[in-house]
Amino acid sequence: MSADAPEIHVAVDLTVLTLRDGALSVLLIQREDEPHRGKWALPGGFIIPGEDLEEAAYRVLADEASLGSGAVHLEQVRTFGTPGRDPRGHVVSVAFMALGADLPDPQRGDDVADARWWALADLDGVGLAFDHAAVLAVSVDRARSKLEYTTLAVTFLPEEFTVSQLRGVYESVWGTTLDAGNFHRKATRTEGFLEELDRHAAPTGGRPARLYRAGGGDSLMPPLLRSGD
Amino acid sequence: MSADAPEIHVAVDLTVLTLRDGALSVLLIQREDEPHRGKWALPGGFIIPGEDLEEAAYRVLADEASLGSGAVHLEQVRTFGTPGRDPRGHVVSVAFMALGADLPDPQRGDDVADARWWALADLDGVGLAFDHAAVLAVSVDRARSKLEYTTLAVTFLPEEFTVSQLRGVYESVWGTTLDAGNFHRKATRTEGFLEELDRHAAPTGGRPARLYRAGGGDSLMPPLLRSGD
DNA sequence: GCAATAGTGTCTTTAAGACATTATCTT
DNA sequence: AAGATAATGTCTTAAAGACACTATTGC
Repeated sequence: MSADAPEIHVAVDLTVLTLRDGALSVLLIQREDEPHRGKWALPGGFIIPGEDLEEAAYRVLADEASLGSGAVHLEQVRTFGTPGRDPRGHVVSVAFMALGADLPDPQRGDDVADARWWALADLDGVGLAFDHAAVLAVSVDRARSKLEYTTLAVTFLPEEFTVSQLRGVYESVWGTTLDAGNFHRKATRTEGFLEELDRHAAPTGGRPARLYRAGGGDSLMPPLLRSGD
Repeated sequence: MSADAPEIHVAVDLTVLTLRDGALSVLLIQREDEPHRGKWALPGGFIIPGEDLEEAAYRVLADEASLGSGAVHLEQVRTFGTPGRDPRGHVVSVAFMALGADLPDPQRGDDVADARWWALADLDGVGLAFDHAAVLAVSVDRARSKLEYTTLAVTFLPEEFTVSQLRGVYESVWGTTLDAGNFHRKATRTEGFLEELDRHAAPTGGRPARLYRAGGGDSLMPPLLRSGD
């Protein structure tokens, strides 16, 4: 590799998703500096030489979202590298999605004017910085489709949860309603999805729901399909 | 972005897959230069400033595999960026998979001592350069799993093909055998998968098979699952 | 005719979806 | 008791898998 190496820079961008009041929501930061000063953007930053991609993602998560690594499930989505996507130069950005359970309101970090959760439904008129609208769309699509054939839904819940809460995750993320009885049967009988506990949640006006935690499995076989879509 | 920007370099690595004599096979090049001189490796190369990721992948495909862009289906798989994966420095590599129908034997390209197709089954004792064994494994896994829920299998076939040939793709890639009758029913009745033609293939010792070409669809709904796996 | 490959039909089993029913809590 | 939520059961329908059967070629 020569010294006059290409001036290409590598960054990570994070789509941090959680459920707030039953709405799928993403963490955005308001940019304090140019370019796109004042615009809302996904948290992100340049890679430091010697740093792994996941390491950089966790660093950004801590710096700009004040979230520790234990709080989220982190997964690479796709890499965006079209020239011109960043006016500062040729920036190749590795997009990650981070899913977490009821994450706290962010602290304001460096180079950040503001930071807050946005329900996806409220983002319609908001023009995001860079190509972050596309990055966000791809990441949300990925999350939605991975709910079908993996156990990823549990990452939106605390360690112990009820089947109703799990169903609520699917309903919120997919924007559908699911039959409670059929969902219960499917979720509890799919091997590796749920581990049954001996305790029940505090009742909320009805029969108390049994508590579960995530089973060992990663994949849902057969998948849990959204019907029409 | 400052002038003393991080010395990180961006590359693409390609897992080019095809079926040769019914065996899923990958195109490897033998390195002519250090590091890993003499070892077999995935075709790859550094991004040129101002170049898109897909553009770089097609350039590598043309330079090192003498394959035109029309010949393959190209798709991004994952980005590998662990420091130390390349002894020359911190190299972040975007892995692509390229699938094609019965691709020709490669011409020898620049910086390449040799280039040839390897059946995956023959690669057991072969130590690949860099982390290319992992890159290859992830890409092959991705291809195998995408056959289930997308129409990707047709990219391994010429424009016009028979249902038997399509079944052969699944059997070769998955290493299974499928019931011919059930597969025929499933393939022909899944909307968007196949477009029926009015012609038949030349008989090969039995009833001539009807020709099909790829339908418009991308996703297989419901998916075509490999049973046990 | 026979062998070979293509394609259809039938039966069984599995699982999804609709929806009724029972269980267990709060008020 | 009434109302609410949890969980199970029943019935119907759709689709997969096993496998028998028919169709069309070459020899």
